[in-house]
Amino acid sequence: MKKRPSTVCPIVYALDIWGDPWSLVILRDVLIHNKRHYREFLASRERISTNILSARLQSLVDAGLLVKTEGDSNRAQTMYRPTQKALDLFPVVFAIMHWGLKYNPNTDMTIPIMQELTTNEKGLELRLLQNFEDVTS
Amino acid sequence: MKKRPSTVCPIVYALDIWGDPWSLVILRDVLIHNKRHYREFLASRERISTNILSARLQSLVDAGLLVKTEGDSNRAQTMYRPTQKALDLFPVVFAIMHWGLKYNPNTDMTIPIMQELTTNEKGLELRLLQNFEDVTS
DNA sequence: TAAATGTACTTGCATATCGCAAGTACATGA
DNA sequence: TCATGTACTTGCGATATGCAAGTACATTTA
Repeated sequence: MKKRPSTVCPIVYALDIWGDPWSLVILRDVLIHNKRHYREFLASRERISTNILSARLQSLVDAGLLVKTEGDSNRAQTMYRPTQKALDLFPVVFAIMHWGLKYNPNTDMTIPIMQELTTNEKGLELRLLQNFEDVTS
Repeated sequence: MKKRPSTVCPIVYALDIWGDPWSLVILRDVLIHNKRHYREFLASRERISTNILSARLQSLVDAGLLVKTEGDSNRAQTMYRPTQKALDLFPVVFAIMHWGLKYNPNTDMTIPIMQELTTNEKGLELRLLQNFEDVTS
């Protein structure tokens, strides 16, 4: 992703941070599927490759959306957790999901989130936010 | 932008259509700044290059977000208008703008839209939609 | 009416980014 | 000790992008 210099437009600012094809997939996994570990992101259906995953995690940390905590003497404990700045993307992610739900005929409606999104979005958001009480409190 | 085959995830579906760094800039110009012509998109602050603009307009037409109408015997009349599928991105665009407003310290608050977004989002959306009554009616 | 200008593109080319496969360094488990 | 797992990095060919230039057609200006 190219870096546009400081922009005056909030949309371009956002795109410069997570407007590539992969960052939002990672953020979706963090926010909605409660993933924390490198191995979990790798396992997503979309099959992100390791070099890209590594680079995107790094850039999301640099942009202040994720915080990386490394376990002492065990790399398997490395975790990526969202900051408030990432949690504030919930409305964006939900809006995108609404749009995708309307127009993607292949959406898998058996994913529990999908039903709840249409029937009880606010409740869904509050429930998901409970995964991050350490951040929000 | 790579094409992932048909996805089951509404977010990935959306990203495959407008998840590149430029499509949303064009859609912003169509939806919010009421632009219709190639020359108007070219004039944006972000300085999209002609080959990219041409390719993105084409892919947005292919994805059913824009409709291209060519003037008879005058290319200067060529217009790109949003479909309902594009108008349904208003909530997405607004959500992104809210996030960008919160975190981009360089946002130009003198752009009239910015004030209105925070004080009267629904009114703003309705007013902007009046630009597209031919689509929505 | 000839020349200049504008518009919507396409083309070429250097560079950046990506997908994929493989390798690395360290830790745990059998 | 040997296999396995985890979080990466590296190499390389393929794709996408940025930039400059060119093209074809229409209108405007002199």
